[in-house]
Amino acid sequence: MTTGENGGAAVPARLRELPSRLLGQASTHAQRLVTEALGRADAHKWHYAALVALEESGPASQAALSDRTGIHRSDLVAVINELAARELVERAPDPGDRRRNVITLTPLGRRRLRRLEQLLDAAQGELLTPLSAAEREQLTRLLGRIVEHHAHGGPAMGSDGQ
Amino acid sequence: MTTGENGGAAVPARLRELPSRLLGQASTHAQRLVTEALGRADAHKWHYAALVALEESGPASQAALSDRTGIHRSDLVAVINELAARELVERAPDPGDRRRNVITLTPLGRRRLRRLEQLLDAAQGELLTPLSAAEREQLTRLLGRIVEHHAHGGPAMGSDGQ
DNA sequence: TGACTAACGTTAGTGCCACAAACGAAACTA
DNA sequence: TAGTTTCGTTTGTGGCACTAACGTTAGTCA
Repeated sequence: MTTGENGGAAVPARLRELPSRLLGQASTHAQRLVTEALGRADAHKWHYAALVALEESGPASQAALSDRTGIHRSDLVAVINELAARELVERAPDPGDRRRNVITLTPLGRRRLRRLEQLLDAAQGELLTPLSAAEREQLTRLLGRIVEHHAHGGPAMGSDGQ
Repeated sequence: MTTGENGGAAVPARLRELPSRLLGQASTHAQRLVTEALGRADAHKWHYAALVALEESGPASQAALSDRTGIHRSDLVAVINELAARELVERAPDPGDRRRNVITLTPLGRRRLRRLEQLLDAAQGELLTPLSAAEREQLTRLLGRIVEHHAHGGPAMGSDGQ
């Protein structure tokens, strides 16, 4: 074997069953899977979030996009830069409020979004392989309740990945 | 309100229900809670993992500890340093194999572990507040299956937190 | 016995991510 | 008009998972 002196891993049950630890490990695997999947298409998790928000709610300022995606203002700048460089999005000054930029989804961006959705769905499938459809939905609901509960107030609405 | 121009957050459902994203956000909250809780006692998530492994399986080499805790070899060095500085653990060369160090839990370390367990339990409780006992157990089982499934083979066994 | 291979602990460094701080410009507000 | 707030932006920080490399020590086996 590669490491220790005994047989299997022998991770203590107190560690194995610790919810926060399980969340961390599952999240690590999840982020790796989606990063790899989207990376093959030269995309990033945040790209998908921004494109989805734009398709869902139409053109928006960067501040509004930050709200809808959870991407931090200071990180969103680079994301829009990259999307604009790929012509998936257009950044134009807002004539009605010259502090703002209006970000608009291009037709190319919409087609791109379709592709990213496929890649992302595949990654979710791979992530949730060991779970049945009912279990997947249950997991999603349980996680959703936790996230929603802690989202109110805390400094973190997290620009977490996909 | 603090940001955008419309009412609530209005996060698209496609983002809100994405399992990998939910995992990431839940994990972020979880890590923050346990880091804060343990931080109040001048401790770190990894400290707990190492102490638990030592109590569970007795004295061990750093390599064995790395296996049992999931903490990377290169990070474990600093963890043992800190635990040894607090006299919660003793690091001694292994007479039978001079490449190895034998890490031993001290009585003080064992008492410390009791305290950290309390803090950690409280943090888990806070994290899982919106869930019933049955739901907590279900979440743990579902996450455990995912983690176990992806743990076999991948480069990541993750030195994830608690 | 000696050469090779592998495991050990350790150091240093990488890339990603969530986030804070501060700034000029523009817009509201009193 | 003065003061405050929002906007986009730049810069920096701390934590985490992980890789690479190195000297030391142990096994392997020609």
